[in-house]
Amino acid sequence: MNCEEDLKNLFRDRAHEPTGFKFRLINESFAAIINRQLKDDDMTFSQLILISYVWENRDKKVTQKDISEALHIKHPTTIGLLKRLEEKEMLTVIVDPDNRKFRNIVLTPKGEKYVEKNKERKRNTDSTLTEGMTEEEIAKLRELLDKVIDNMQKQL
Amino acid sequence: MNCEEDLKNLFRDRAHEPTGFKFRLINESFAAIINRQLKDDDMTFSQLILISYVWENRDKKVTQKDISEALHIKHPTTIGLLKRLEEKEMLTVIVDPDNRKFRNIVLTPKGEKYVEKNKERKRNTDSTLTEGMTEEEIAKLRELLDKVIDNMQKQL
DNA sequence: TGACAATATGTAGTAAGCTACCTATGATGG
DNA sequence: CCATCATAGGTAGCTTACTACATATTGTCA
Repeated sequence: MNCEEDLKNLFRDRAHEPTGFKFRLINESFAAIINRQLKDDDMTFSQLILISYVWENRDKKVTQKDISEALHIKHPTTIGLLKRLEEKEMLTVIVDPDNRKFRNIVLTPKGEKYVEKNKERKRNTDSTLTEGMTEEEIAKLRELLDKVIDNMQKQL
Repeated sequence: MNCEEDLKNLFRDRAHEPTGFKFRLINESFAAIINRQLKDDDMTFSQLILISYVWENRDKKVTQKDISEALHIKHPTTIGLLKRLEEKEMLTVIVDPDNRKFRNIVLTPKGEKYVEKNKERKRNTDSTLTEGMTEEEIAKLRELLDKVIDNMQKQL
């Protein structure tokens, strides 16, 4: 098979690829890129998302349930992430003295510094997704993604 | 906090959500929807993708490496999927007699029937992603997704 | 007030992804 | 022809996601 044919196949496959497969590919690649960047810090994409959420809400009480809902993950997943982040001393899990049903999640100084240090990098990495697109295209993409998200939420 | 404020917050959050997070949300929701449908068959999204690929290429020899490359997964992941699919008797893994370095993946009659039975459903499920969009919007979305995929591949 | 309902969190086990390392087979060059 | 390299596949152990079930705490109402 020659080069020209390879190219033709590449484009043919792209056009017929299910949209769901494209999303899967983008998500996995993006996570892989971030995880590679975070590896030196012994951190992961999901862990960064979690501590960033806690940081954004550091003025309020944040429970495990809050995190699960905001990140759209189930609570056993949250518990696993918290366990590993607590081992790394990025945060502490504290039984709420007002209501012992709740656990309040609080960043350690180390965790706070980490989030602050990485805010800029996070933005930059996100923009690699839309590199080479016009502002208009980016806006259109985000609008269409929101429509897709609405469709998914209807099904769930 | 009243209802109006909740709504405002919903939209504010949507607008500020990183694009990478949107992709993650779509991918996870979509996989969850498919997995729920496939649960009665004791099958999963990833497993269906794999046997569909083998079915599409049933006229050629298909190795583990072929599958890993086509599905953009690493070979230990492929081995795990094959192991579970072989237990369910959807396919068999055969040492290539011409070159014992290779394993040829062949669907069983049960596996072939399963893929054929699910082709229609697969298409329908994929189209739930873009429900309520015009043909033009769908085309635009797929075009933009391909741009994102190109960006990801440059980074990897 | 004491049983029950509701809610938040915890545990066990599985799937699917990964990296790092190991083994088997075949290809190749001195 | 044999040592070495390249390639395909295998294993171990990790993370992140899930479901199903269990426990703990609080709220409620007869």
